[in-house]
Amino acid sequence: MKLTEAKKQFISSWGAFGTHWGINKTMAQIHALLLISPDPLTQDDLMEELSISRGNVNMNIRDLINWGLVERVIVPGNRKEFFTAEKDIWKVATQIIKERKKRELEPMLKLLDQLEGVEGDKKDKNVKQFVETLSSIKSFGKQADKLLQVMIKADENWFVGSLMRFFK
Amino acid sequence: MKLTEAKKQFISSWGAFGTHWGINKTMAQIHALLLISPDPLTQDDLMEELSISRGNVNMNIRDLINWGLVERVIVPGNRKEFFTAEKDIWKVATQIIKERKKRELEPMLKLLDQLEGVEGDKKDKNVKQFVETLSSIKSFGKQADKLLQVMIKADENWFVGSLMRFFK
DNA sequence: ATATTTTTTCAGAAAATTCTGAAAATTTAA
DNA sequence: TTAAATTTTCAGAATTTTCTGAAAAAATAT
Repeated sequence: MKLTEAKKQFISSWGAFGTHWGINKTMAQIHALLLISPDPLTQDDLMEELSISRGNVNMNIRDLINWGLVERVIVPGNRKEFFTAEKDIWKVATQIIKERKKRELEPMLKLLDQLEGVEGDKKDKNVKQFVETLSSIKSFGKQADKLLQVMIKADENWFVGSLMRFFK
Repeated sequence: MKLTEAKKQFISSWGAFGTHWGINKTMAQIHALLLISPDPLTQDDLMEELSISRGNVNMNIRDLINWGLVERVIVPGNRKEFFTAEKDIWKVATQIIKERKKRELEPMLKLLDQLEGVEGDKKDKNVKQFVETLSSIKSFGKQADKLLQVMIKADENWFVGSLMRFFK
C-alpha cells in the first residue's frame, strides 16, 4: 500500500474511532493528520488535505488546543500560523485522561454526593436501591479517580513497566 | 431533596454523561432508571417514566441487552416482559470494558497492523513519521489491551485492593 | 495611516442522529 | 382456531450536531 492510501485510511478510521468516544469526526481527523505530519501545518493545509472549510478547521483546532493536544507554532519568516500535535502517545493519553477526569468524572462525583443525601424512609426499597446504587457508583468512581491520578502523575516508562511486570 | 426529584436529576445527568461516551442519551437514561429500580420494569413503565415512545424503548432496550447490561425477566403470572439491570457496578464496568475492547480496540489494532506495512522510502520523513506514529499507537494499544484483559478477568476485590495497595 | 493578509465568528444550511407512531409480526389466551 | 395482548420494525418526522462561507476582527506589512 502506498503512503497516500495508508494515510487516507488512517485518518478516516481515526475519525470514526473518535465518534465512539464523544469526539467529533473532524476533530479526530485533524488530530490524526497532525500526528503523522513531520512538520507543522497551516489551516490551509488542513482545509486542503481534509476537504473541509476554513471555519470548520478553525473551530476544531481551537478545541484541540483547549484539550492540550495541539499547539500553535511560529515559523520564522512566515506570516501564517502553523499547528503541530504532541507526538508522544503516552503524553497524548495522559492529557486526554486528565481532561476527561476534570470535565466528566469530577462533576459526576460531585453530583452523586449531593443526590445521596436524599430524604425518605430508608426501609422503602425504592429509596434503599437508589442510595445503594449511587453509593456504589460513587465508590467505584472515587477509586477510578485515584487510579487515574496516579497514571497522570507517573512517568511513562516507570508506570507501564511496573504495571506490566506486576500483572505479567 | 425528595426521591422523585433526586431520581429525575440522576437519570438526566446519567443521560448527559452517556453522550460523552458515544452512548445515546436515551439508552443511558433507561439504564440509569433500571439501575435504581429495585424491581424489574416493563416497556410501558419505561415509556411512562421517561416520556418516550414504545419504539424508542424497544430499540434501546435491545441495545442494552446486546451490551450485556440488561436482561429480560419472566415474572410468573404476568404476560408482559420485564427488564432488569445488573446492579453490581464492578460487573457493569467490566462488561462495558469487555465490549468496547472487542468492538473498538481490537479492530483498531488490526488496522494499524495492516497500515504499518506501507511501502516507501524509510528515509522520507513523511513515511518515517507515519510508521513511527502508527507503531507507537499500536504499542500503546497493545499494552492497554493486556491491562484491560487482566481487569476483565480479575475478581473485584482482589483487583482493586491490589492496585490500590500497589499505588498507595 | 492604509492596505493586505490571515484568523475568527456565527447565522443559516446541510448532514447525521434519534424518535415517533402505526402497521406487521409474534406470542399467549380463550 | 380465532382473538386479544404484546413486541418489533421501520419510514418519515423531529431534533441535534456539524459544517460552510462570507463578513467582521485582528494582525502584519508597506
